[in-house]
Amino acid sequence: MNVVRFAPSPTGFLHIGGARTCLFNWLFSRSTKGKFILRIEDTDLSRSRKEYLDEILNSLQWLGLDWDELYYQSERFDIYREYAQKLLDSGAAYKEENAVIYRIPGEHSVKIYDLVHGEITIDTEHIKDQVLMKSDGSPAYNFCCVVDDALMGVTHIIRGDDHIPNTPKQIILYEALGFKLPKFVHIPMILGEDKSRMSKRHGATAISEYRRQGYLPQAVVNYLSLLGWSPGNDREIFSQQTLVKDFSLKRLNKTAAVFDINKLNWINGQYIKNMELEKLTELIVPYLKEKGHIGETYDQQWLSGLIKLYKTRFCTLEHFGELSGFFFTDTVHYDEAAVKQFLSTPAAVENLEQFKNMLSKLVSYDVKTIENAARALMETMGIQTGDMIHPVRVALTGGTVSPGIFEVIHFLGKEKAVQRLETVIKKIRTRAEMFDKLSGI
RNA sequence: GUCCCCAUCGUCUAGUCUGGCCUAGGACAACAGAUUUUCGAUCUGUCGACAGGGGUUCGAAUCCCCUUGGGGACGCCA
Repeated sequence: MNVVRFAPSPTGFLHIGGARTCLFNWLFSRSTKGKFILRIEDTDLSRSRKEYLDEILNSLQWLGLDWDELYYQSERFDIYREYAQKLLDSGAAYKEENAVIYRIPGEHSVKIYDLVHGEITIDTEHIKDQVLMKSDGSPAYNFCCVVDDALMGVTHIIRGDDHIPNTPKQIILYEALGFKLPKFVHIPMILGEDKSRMSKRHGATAISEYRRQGYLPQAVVNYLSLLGWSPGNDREIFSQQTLVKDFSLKRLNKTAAVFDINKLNWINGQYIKNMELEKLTELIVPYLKEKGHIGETYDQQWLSGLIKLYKTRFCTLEHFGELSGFFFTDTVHYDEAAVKQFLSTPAAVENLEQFKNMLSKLVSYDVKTIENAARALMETMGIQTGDMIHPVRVALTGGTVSPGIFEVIHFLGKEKAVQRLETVIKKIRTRAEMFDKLSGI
C-alpha cells in the first residue's frame, strides 16, 4: 500500500504552495487507495503556535483534504533520542556541546532516484556533518523526518523541489539507520508573479485568506491541481472525484509554475456559474451581513433573484457585494466621469423626470411591464433608447456598468427607484442653479 | 561563492520518455468585432512560444553537448 504524508510546521499559515503539496499527496493516496498521514512538525517549540496549527487544520478541512492518521513530532522526542543514541553507540555520530552530530563520510556520491527528475547525483564533499539532536534536546529536521517517514512506513515522499538539497542528507541517514528508502517525488515550486518564491509581497498567500475573500474550495483545489500537473487533455474544470480518478504521478511536470490570480478568478467564476442558486445564496449571505448590506432578516427570494441576475458577473462571493452594493444602500457612490457624461445636460434631467413619473404611476412592477412602459414613453418623447437608459443607469447605480437596466429597476423596487431618481434630479438642479449664480457674477 | 534543479505563447499547459501525425493544440489574460440598454456579461475572432549555438539523424520542440537565462539550497528553521 502506498503511504504518503504531508508534514507542515505550525510556524505559519497554510499557504498556496503547502496546500498544493498536500493536495498532490492526498490525490496520490486517494487515487491508489493508499494511506495519507498528516504529521505536524512542531519540533521548534519556541516558534510553533496553536493558532497556526488550528489554521492549518481548518484550511485542510475546508479544502476537503482529509487524513487517515495524525502525528505530532513534539510527542515523539523519545523515539528520536533512541535512534540518535544508536548512531552514537555505533560511532557514526559524535557529541559536541551536548548536540548529537552525524559524521558525513567524505569522498563519495549519493544518488537520488526521483520519480519526476530522474537520477540526481550529489557529492558528499558538499555536505556538512549533520546535527541530529540539538543541544536543547530537540531533534533536527532532517533527522526526525527520516525516522518518522521510516517508522510510519511512508513509501512516497512527495514534496516541493526546494527539498532536493535535503534529500542526499536524508538518504545517508536512511542508510545509516538501516531503513528502506522511500521513493522521492519532487514537485515544482509555485512562484510569484516576478518568478521568485511566493511570499507576502506577492499578495495573498494564505489559504484562509482566499477562503475569506470568497473563493470556493473546489475551485481552489481545481486551480492548484493545474499547477505542475495536467490531465493530459484539454479539460480544465473537474470535480475532486474526477481528479482522484485521473491523478497520476506520471503526469507531474518539472517546471516551476507562476501563480496566476486571473485564472483562479476565472475558475472560481466557473464554479459559481454552475452552482445551485440556493446553495450560492446561502454562501453569499454572510458576506452581505458582514458588509452591513443585509440584516438578520432579509427577503430570501428577492436576494436569490438578484444573485441569479449577477451570476455570470462576479468571480468571488465577496465580489458579488462589491458589484451589487447600490441595491443595498441609499448612499450610492457616483462615478464622476459617468455623471459628467450622462447627467450633465438639461435634457438628461428632463428625461429622468419623465422616467420617474412613468415609474411612479406603474401599477404592476415586473420587468416586462417596466420595459414596455419605458419603451412607450421613449416613443412618445421621440428619443433614442440610449438617451434615456444611460442617464437612468447612472442615476440608479452610480456607474455605467450593470445588468440589464429593467432588471435593475425591478430588483431595486418601485419606492427605492423613484426616490433615488428624485434625489438625483434635485441634486443636479441645485447644482445647476449654483452654477448659474456663480457664472452670473 | 559552492552545489543542485529548470527552460514551449505575458501566464497555466498539451506535445518531449517511445524523433516524423506539430505549417506546435487548449485555457487564462490582452486586443478587435458583434450584440445598439451599458458592461468588467455573452458570442465570434485576432495577436502570441519551441531561449541561443553546436551536434546526432533522411528527419528534432522532442536525443546529446555548450552558452545564456531563471529558480532553489547551503541554520543546533522546517
